[in-house]
Amino acid sequence: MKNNATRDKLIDSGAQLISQQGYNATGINAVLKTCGVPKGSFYHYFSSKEDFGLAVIESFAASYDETLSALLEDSDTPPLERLKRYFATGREHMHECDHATGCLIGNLGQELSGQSDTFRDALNHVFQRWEQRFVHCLQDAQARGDIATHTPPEALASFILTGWEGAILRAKTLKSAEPMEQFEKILFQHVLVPA
Amino acid sequence: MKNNATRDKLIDSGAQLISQQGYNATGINAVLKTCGVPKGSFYHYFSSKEDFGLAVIESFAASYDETLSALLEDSDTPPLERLKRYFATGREHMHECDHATGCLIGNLGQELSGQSDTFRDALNHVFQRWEQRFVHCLQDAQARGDIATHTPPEALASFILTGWEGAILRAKTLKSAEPMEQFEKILFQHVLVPA
DNA sequence: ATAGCAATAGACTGACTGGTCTACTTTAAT
DNA sequence: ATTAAAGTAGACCAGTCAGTCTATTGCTAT
Repeated sequence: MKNNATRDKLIDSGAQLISQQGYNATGINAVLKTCGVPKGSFYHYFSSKEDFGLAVIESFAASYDETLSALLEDSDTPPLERLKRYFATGREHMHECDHATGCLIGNLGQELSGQSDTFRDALNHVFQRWEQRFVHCLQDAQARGDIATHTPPEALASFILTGWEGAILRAKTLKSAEPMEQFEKILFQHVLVPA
Repeated sequence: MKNNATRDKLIDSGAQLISQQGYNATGINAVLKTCGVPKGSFYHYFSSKEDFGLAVIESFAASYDETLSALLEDSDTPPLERLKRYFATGREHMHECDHATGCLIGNLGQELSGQSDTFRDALNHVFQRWEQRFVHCLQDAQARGDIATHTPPEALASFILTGWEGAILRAKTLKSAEPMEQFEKILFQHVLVPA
């Protein structure tokens, strides 16, 4: 059995704690305590803390990908409007977590990229998948003539993801979503404009 | 005696290890070992690991501020050219550390903002100081008519710092400076343009 | 009914954590 | 020369870390 309730509980608690405190600062015992699962079960489902961490990333990425798909590939909405909704959702999340959590993938990317190539690869793939979603949305926008075509959508997608992650980081240290608003404003004012 | 060679050795080793592995993953014993200082000395100069961490941040910020000032306030060079040199220096650093270290302040901001308000405040101030340097440089550019004046320099500065930090993060997970180049390119193509 | 495996349960281990403690050495002031 | 303080030195502490081990329970197929 792979899809067990216990396994899911571990992953959920892990995602929550790791989001709040980071990977290194989150002990296995703390995860166990918050979801009331004994250690035996943990090492039944996961071979190591790293294995567990990767599972948390996978699970988060899968569930987030659905959200992203629903937001960015909703063909009933103009592409730039979809992007704005995506940003709005991100800002909402930021408020909900009191500007403390931010983006799990971004956090781990910062914390673990220099520490473990396995983690770096996993996180990089998640980023690339997200970027791809942006690319499609931007292609739609270019096809409709909503934005200029002289910059390739891949470049724009990289720029947007990059800037957004940076804005989230800055919002955390500032404890305010203002940098996220600032980023969005200038992005739509200067970058995502018609030819 | 505040300015002791031993204290400096501790801070230097600490900055190096924390840059590579992060704060939580860097043990005091590891710092001690890399610079050959006994534990007694450590707790003679610093009251705790947190106190030490704050000293590392302070020391880094002070030395980096000099670099930043030299690059961004060099009135012999056109302001946009100064910015380009700043970005080039950042990319160089990224290559030197094999895309593993990135920006110490950004790293710690991500790792510790949700964990400790003391750290968050310290890091936030460093960011704000940097942002101020950008503001001055952008004001020069606006005064010369190199860029449009309809967006306040504070907003542009926030956008640039934010985007640059995000690009560094992305460069770490990608193990390539490409996102940094991408960011710079689009920034100068779309945002930092004359009226 | 029972054999066999999946899963639960938590005591336990050695290594390591940040931090304390006492002893010793050096330096500077008198 | 004497004394006090600054600094060096590292053994040591309680607590925590990731991970192991054995014992037991629950389920399922025969």
